[in-house]
Formats: sequence, structure tokens, C-alpha cells
Amino acid sequence: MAQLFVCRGGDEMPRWREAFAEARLVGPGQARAQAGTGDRVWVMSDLEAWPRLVATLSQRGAILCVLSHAPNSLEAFQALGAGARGYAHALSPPELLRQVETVVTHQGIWVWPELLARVVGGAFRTLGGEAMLQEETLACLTERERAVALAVAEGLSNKAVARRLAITERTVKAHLGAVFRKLGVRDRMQLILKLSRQEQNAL
Amino acid sequence: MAQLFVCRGGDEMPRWREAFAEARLVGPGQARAQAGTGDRVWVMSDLEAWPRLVATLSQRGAILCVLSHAPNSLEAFQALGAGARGYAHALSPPELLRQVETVVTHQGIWVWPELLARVVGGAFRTLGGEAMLQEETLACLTERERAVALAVAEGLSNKAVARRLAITERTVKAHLGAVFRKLGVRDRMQLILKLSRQEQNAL
DNA sequence: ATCGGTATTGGACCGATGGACAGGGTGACA
DNA sequence: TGTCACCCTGTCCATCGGTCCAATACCGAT
Repeated sequence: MAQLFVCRGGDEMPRWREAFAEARLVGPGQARAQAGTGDRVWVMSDLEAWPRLVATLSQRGAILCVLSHAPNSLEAFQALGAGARGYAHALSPPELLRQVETVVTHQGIWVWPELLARVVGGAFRTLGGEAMLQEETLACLTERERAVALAVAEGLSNKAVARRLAITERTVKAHLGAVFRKLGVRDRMQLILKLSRQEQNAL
Repeated sequence: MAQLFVCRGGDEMPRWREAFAEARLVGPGQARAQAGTGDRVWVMSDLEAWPRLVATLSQRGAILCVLSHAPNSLEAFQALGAGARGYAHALSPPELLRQVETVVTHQGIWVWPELLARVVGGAFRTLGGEAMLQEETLACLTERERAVALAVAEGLSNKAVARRLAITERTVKAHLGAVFRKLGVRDRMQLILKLSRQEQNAL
């Protein structure tokens, strides 16, 4: 689980040393040669072809963070799109770098706070139109049917659904029958699969 | 620094208790009254007007995570747009919930991995985490038990599984019983949920 | 006022499911 | 040789799940 800072040879980076005593400063070539699964790799965005390097190491299982001297939303998207999990200012204080590391090693995403709002907003615009499949499938259900379907999708039994909705188990069966008919599924198992794999199908 | 789970009154959520012993289950009204700066608040997306609640508490300084039983991109960005820092499946295992908490308390963003993959364009991989999760659940099964479990995860009935594996339905039941016991699930529905989540993560 | 959709509940039926018994057969290992 | 884990099978039984037959009530539309 090495800690690598990828930058041009001439850079001196005391903050990184201060943040991670065991870190090593390497060039792009060394990074390609050394980085492997689980390694934390910090890449400067002023390197030539940094997105390519990020993508390569990311697919190899390394955890990538991109550091920029002039953070902007376009670059942030490039970084995340290439597989980076973090995007921060290159001059971030050591405490912040350690915080970023904590986040990314726990499967989180860390984005330069000033950019976060714009990043989220931009992604929302790009995805807003295409991710409505679930909307479609649940829209044809009545309020009660939808409630029953979602409860069943949690793995609850008919009896448990009845308790939650304060109705009879018999009524649950009635609604569930309507759900099966409308969604074209045979039983609750296929319903669970349908609802829990919406995103997969939407691809 | 309270830990609040906002859900409907009737919900029983042993996973949350398991993840955070000190957590409290509250209704939307209590959440509005109690949540303050630094509190971790987990909001179910099947509550009415959850985005409004998230926005309110987020602006008040609370750390918001949205949990959904049927995660999708649109809802994810609604959550992030409203100020949530985390978006995960409501049935996420306790370890995952704790991981999410670690990330969000360090100013990170945690998004349901397969949604994240769509956001950043597919280059994203969760090699470490997903591989370990797969290990945990399927490694403890024997070859035959795994085959039965995966067939059931497709929605096949015991009889269909028996035909596919060229064994008796009774044998399928026997293996399935062992699978339930080893994975700690009550019935095939919960097994489907457990396994279908992993298949999605394996994307 | 009648018609259609929705929500609710009842009874009955039957297949599917899961657990609790109880075995037999195999190969690995001490 | 005995033990152990795995794989396969059987019977019995309580429960669950899904569909058939109904019925009552509310509400909006025609």
C-alpha cells in the first residue's frame, strides 16, 4: 500500500512530505511501473497526459487523487471520468490531504469543496433525462400498489407488509396481484429482481 | 454529535442498530426538531418530501445521507443536489454504513458505487471493496451451495434449480437451507437482495 | 345516476417453500 | 479404521404465496 506523488522532477512538495511521511515522489514513468492495487497515487494535473496516467493506474486497482494548482469543474470531471476518486487543490494543507486520503480509501469521493456544487449540478444535467426508467415502471401503479411493491422489494413477507401498512394480509395479496399484472412479472422474486436491477437495465 | 435515522414509525431496521449502537430512530418531525450541526442524519428516500427535509437539515449544518430501497441516478442527484453527502442502498450491510459515515464525516461524498460508475463514465472500478465483499458472502459456501444460491438469485424456483443442476428438488432445499444458515438470511427473498447487490457491485 | 377505478376484506384452493426429522454414498485425512 | 465434510435423497408438516371466487365502500367522470 505505497503512497506515491507523481510530479515533474523539479517540484519540491514539503506539504506532501508533511502529510505522509512514508510517501515517495516519483515521475510518471516510475508511477506506471510501480503503482498497483491499493496504492494511493496523487497526480498533478499539470503533467502531460495526466488523464491517461490516471485511467491506467485506476484500472490497475490503484486509488487515484488529482491535485491541481487551478481547480476547475472541467478538470474535475476529467479526473473523475478517468477514474480518480479525489480532486483537490495542489496546495491543500497536510490535514486536508490526510482527510482526502481517509475519504478515498473508504470508497468515497472527495472533490474540492468550491467545485462540488457545480460538479453535482453538471452531472445532474447530463443524467437527468436518461434515468427515468424506474419512474416509468412505478408510475403505472397506484399509491397503495407502489407502497406494497417497495415493501416487497425490501424482502418483507406479506404479513410484514400488512403490519407496516396497517392492512390485512389479504389486501396485500390483492395489491400485489395487481402489481404483478401491471409490471408483467410472475411472482415477488421477479419483482425484487426488476426493482433492484433498474439501473442495470437502464444501461 | 447525534446519530439519527429518519424513517417511518413502523420500520424495523436491525442493520442500523448493528452499525451504530448509539443511533436513534426518529420520525421526520423529530429530526427537524433535534438535528443540528455535526449530527449524522440518515434519511429514507421513501419518506414524503425527503428532499426538503434533507435541504433543511443540511443548511443547518447536519451531515445528511440518503438511503434508498431502489437506488437510481435521478434520486441520487436529487439527494446530492439537496445537500446530502451520501447516497446508498437502504439494505447496505453495517460495515458499509460505517464506511459511508467515515467518508461523509471527512467532507467526502459517498455514492452507491454502480451509480458512481455511470457518473464518471465507466472507468471506475471498486476492486478492493467489492472483491472483499464477494469473498465474505460466497467464499463460505461449498461449490454446490454456490451454484444453488446463484440459480435462486436469478429468480428460479426450487424445481427449476433442480432441473438445471440435475438433482432432486429435495437436494436443492437442503443446499438452500445451508446457504440460508451460512449467509444469515431468512428466506430466498433476502438471499436475492444480498446477491443482487453484489452482482451490481461487480459491474 | 350509472359506470369505472381504487381500496379494502373475506373464503377457499393448491403449489411452493422451509424446517425437522433420518438416512446413504463419496473422498480426504489422521 | 474412524472421522469428517460434502453431496444426494427421502418423508412429514406447518407456513407462505398466488390465484380463483366473491363483497362493500369511496370517488370522479359521463
